[in-house]
Amino acid sequence: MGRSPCCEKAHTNKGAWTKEEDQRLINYIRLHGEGCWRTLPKAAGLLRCGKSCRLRWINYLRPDLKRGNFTEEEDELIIKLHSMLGNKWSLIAGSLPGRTDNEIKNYWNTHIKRKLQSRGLDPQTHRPLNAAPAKSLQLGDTSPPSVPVLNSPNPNPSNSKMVFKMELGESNDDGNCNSTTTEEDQQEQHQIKRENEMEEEEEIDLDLSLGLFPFKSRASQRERVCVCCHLGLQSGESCNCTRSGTGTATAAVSVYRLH
DNA sequence: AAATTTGCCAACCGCCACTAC
DNA sequence: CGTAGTGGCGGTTGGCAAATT
Repeated sequence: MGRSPCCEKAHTNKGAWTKEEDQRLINYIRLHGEGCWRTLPKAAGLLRCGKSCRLRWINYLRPDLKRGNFTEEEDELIIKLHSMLGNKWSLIAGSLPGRTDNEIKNYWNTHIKRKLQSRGLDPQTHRPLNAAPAKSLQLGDTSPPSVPVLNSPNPNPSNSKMVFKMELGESNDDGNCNSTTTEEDQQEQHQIKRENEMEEEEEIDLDLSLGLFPFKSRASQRERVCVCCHLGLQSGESCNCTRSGTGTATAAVSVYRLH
């Protein structure tokens, strides 16, 4: 049972790519473009799994890749995006032209985690390390983010900016009541509930800057992820995504602000 | 100088989403 | 509607180089 493997494993190379393999892959994609990854290895004369070819191309051979160290601006952008998107490396990478999700993920794990820890922040929640645990804002999460407000560093909000609106749902982590709840706790919860009810009348504006980047994934087969839709936007509210599959840009979230 | 530890990053693996049939 | 095929994503691993003992 189970799914068949993505490719024939018996006669495929594994491990580090040789220069010759790289050259074959580059030559093939230059001639034929990025097509069907499954059939590419055979067509290109490579003894590699299609997935492996795709990964090698996307993470290492693509001509538009930016090499070299991350800048301070990139660091801060990654931190901001991670605080709102979590480990959605591909979405984060969409905001950093020339950087790959794998690169950002590695960089996060090796550098930024430590950087945040040295600032006394929890890398996962972006909250102070000694603070009570709380949920960070994740995709699809309709509860108010627990992270501190991030102010937009962009002094010129007029450029390519949309305001994202999320309707507030009642925060309900697991629905379990604590049987040892005291009267004070209950009063506090009641107070919180009232505040939430009041807030439900309002909306959170997520102030997101959108950058436009050409994308060359399987546009004919599948549209790129629209961050608006991914964040649970009501269709047609602020998102211009037509979901037609012929779009020419992928949204790049850079900043948000809570009002 | 040799052995061991640590850090980095390319690559792999398994799962999921999406599409075509 | 169900299933198979495919691409994409995120977590993890393995190997190499640098640093340390």
